[in-house]
Amino acid sequence: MASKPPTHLTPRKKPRQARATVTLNVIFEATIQVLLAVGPRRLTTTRVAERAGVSVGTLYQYFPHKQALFYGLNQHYLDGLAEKIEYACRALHGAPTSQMVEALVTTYWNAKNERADVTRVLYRSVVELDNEPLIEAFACRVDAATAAMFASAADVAFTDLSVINLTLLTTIFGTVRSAFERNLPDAERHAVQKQLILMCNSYLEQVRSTSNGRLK
Amino acid sequence: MASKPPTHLTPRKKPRQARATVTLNVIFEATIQVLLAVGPRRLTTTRVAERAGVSVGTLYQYFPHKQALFYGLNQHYLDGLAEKIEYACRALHGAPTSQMVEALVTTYWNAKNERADVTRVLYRSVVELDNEPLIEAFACRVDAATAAMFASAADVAFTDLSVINLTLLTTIFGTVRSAFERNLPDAERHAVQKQLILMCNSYLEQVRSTSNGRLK
Amino acid sequence: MASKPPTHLTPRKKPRQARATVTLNVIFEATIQVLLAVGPRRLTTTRVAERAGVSVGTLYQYFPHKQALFYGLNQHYLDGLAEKIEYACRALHGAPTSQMVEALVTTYWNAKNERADVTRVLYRSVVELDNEPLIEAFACRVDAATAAMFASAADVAFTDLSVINLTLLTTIFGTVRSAFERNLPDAERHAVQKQLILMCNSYLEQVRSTSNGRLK
Amino acid sequence: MASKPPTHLTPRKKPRQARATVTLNVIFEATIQVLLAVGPRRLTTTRVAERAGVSVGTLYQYFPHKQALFYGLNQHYLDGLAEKIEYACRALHGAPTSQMVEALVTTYWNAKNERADVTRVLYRSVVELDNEPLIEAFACRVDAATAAMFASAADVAFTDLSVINLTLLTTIFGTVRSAFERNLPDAERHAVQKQLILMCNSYLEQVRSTSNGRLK
DNA sequence: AATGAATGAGCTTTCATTCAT
DNA sequence: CATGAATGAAAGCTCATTCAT
Repeated sequence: MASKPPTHLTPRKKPRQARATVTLNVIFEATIQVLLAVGPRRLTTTRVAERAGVSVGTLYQYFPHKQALFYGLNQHYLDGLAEKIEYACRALHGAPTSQMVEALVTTYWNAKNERADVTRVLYRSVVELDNEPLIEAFACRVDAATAAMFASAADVAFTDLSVINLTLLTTIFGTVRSAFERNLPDAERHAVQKQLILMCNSYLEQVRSTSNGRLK
Repeated sequence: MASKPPTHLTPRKKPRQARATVTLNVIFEATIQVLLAVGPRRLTTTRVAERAGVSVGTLYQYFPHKQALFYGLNQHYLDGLAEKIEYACRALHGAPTSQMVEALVTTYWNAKNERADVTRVLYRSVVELDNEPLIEAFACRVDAATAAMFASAADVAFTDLSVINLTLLTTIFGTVRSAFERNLPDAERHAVQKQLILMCNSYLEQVRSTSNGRLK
Repeated sequence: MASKPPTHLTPRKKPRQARATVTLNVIFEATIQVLLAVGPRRLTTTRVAERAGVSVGTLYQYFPHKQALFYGLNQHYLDGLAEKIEYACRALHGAPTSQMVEALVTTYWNAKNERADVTRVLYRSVVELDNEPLIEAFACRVDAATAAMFASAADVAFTDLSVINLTLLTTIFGTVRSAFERNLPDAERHAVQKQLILMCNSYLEQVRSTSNGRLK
Repeated sequence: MASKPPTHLTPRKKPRQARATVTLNVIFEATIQVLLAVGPRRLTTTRVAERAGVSVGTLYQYFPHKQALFYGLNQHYLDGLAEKIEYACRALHGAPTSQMVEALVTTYWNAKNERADVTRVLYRSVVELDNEPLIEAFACRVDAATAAMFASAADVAFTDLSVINLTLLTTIFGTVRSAFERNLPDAERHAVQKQLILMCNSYLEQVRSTSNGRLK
């Protein structure tokens, strides 16, 4: 299963005109609605087009194949998510690490929680495409943002920032996903969210008290 | 112990005879091979049957649908995994928590790592079916095992074991999944594994030093 | 007038455009040809589509199932037949009963005889579907037409028209069917046709001479 | 659709032993039950065997293919029916024609009515096989019986017995079939039955009063 | 003989994609 | 450019029939 070259998976035309952008968003929203309504297996391009109020032909004007549609949707979604994280990171520049961790977890968790059903449905639609490059790009972007943030921490200077950063991100992303996929009840989801912050903080505390970080 | 899936998702006949069990395993293995070779989207029942060296008809004698095949495969896989974890938990009975955490993470990680490609492919095959009940059953089983283990810890008595247990499991399962799905290079994967243990332990340390647990 | 079949057994799209109507007729004709060529058991949607010179996909655009195809064909056929009968009935309005009977039998018999092989094949295609509602609708339509005709008879006023009408129709339809299904040689078929007219007429004569009808 | 040579359609072994005959009847009954339960389209040999309490293998010992099963069933059924008619005909030897007609219609109608659902189901199962030879054989047998009966009539000597006989049989068989297939309510079915007798009798009366028959 | 698991040709149906209008 | 009817490859699934046990 070789990945198709990403060029094939990008919208055919740059949304230079407002009209195109609107249509694009309508299609994305329709895709999500169909995903929610009938699941990824029974999603058909015709159904999406219908829901979007355009013809299949038009859909194919924007996306050369079904995969491109999924790819575009994920990209759209991940771009928005990455932006939120970057924004949060910039806002926390120079803050103490504990605030950073809390903000990071909260931002990510809230973004996912905003439309929890969409989150779940997107997690599952992933199979339909080879989205590793997408995930990787997202990861890199976030990685850079959080690394920069942690490097600016007021209270600690990390000796091995990259490992710590990777660990935190892997843990946070993974935990959130697990919590959503298991469809934990609200109360438990909240509890886990709080504990996750606690856990990350105690981890950083521990790291600081050993050779991997030192007080500034 | 075992999950209670909708009857139509269970193998049609109980493998009473050795022959049937063998065939079942052959089919499972073939499914994984096809999954690895062509991905979930292009997996067809015919292809699986071919690879397994049986006829489609036979495949359908064991699984009434394609979905049942996926369901069965996941069940098979999760049953094996749960068993390993239960075994590890029993072995750690009465040990100090730090050993428990280390054993838990290592067991889980190794189980996944043994056949990393299979792990990845199964994570992705999920789209094809509604496996929430399966996941739930697995989670319950593991939850019970680890809760019992932590309750027996030599060094700490937890006041709010259930939340702590849930947090640990969600974190560990999620982190491992993230690490595998992102296909991290071996070195980084190892590093994260080590850090995860560290993180969990510092979390428990922290918990113990506050109101949620006390030294025995 | 038209039967009210379960929606799922009706052509998917109303033939609004001439093109669609043409295609529909082509498909019906192809179905009959296939029925004649290989029989109902070996009729496949693919074969019908091939014979019709369209793709299977197109066939399924007009008929959501194989059953709907049979249903549609029967409806088409029965509609045509009913029309002919209604026409004949109107033409005989006010005539003497003996002419009515003769016209009714002849019309029906000729309609069936026009394409005797098609008649036979349609009688047999019935197994494939639950066409009782279709038959019922046809029967009602014809019943109304003949009842109106007989009520207008110049020579007799029937006291119990509904029973007599039902008897005549049941007899005529049944006899014709029997004659076709047994594939009687032409000479015998003709003889039976003539005798059937005789029989119906002597029946009406008898009815008139007893309490069920009186001379006008 | 050429008919298979009848030899292929006859039970493989003559039921010389009581056991075999019993099994045969069990299979026939099971076939009818399945026909009633799921219809001809979803009748499978496996289902019939299951219902009959034997294995498919055994079923195939008695009938070399599915068609042979249907063929056998119809033969069995028609044999019984023919016997009843023959018996009635012999009993009416030398009686007046009006009694003959009444007995003939009543016997046939009652035989069909005894298990009306079975009658209906058999009428419809016909499509599954090329049973013209069967029907023909049945027709000949009955034809002979009724012809002999009518020839012995106390009151009339027919000049053209064969046409009259054919007409009567075609009419009676056809009318009964029509009445059953349209699933007429009991009251109407009865009424038609009575009228049919009346009709046949007035037909014979008419025939006698013209050149085709003369008073003895 | 009886059994019933195994077979695989063949069926119905779907749906991504095209292209004449 | 938009449309949506037409396409047909390919999928899931069935079931008559065989044959080793």
